[in-house]
Amino acid sequence: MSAAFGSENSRDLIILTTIAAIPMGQVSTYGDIAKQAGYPGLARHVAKILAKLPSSSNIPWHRVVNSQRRISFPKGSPAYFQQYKLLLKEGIEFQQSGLIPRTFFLPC
DNA sequence: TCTTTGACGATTT
DNA sequence: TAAATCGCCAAAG
Repeated sequence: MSAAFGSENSRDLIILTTIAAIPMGQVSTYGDIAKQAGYPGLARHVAKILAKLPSSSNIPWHRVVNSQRRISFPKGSPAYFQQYKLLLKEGIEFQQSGLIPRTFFLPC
């Protein structure tokens, strides 16, 4: 069951649930997800969970960017473009340097 | 135990 | 604004 999400412990599942709650067309950050899930300071762990996330999951991983409002993959990499396209498809715009406008953030 | 590793974050230059 | 630096913390070997 939980294996379908690539995680086993409850903490990871809570974090994944938090990510799943990000509304369509909006984005959040690794740090905010960790904080909202009840694990402040574990931004890097959020990244690790997403890294081992199987493609079969329906977790909106692409709605998670870094605190600088940028996609956390090297610009030009396949992964970068994949996330870029998914976000564009949801109506999210990018500025020239790959920056995402504050309009699309849901932090408190 | 110690060291390395990350789809990170905040601060400083 | 961009790049370098340091801090952070759990997982894996």
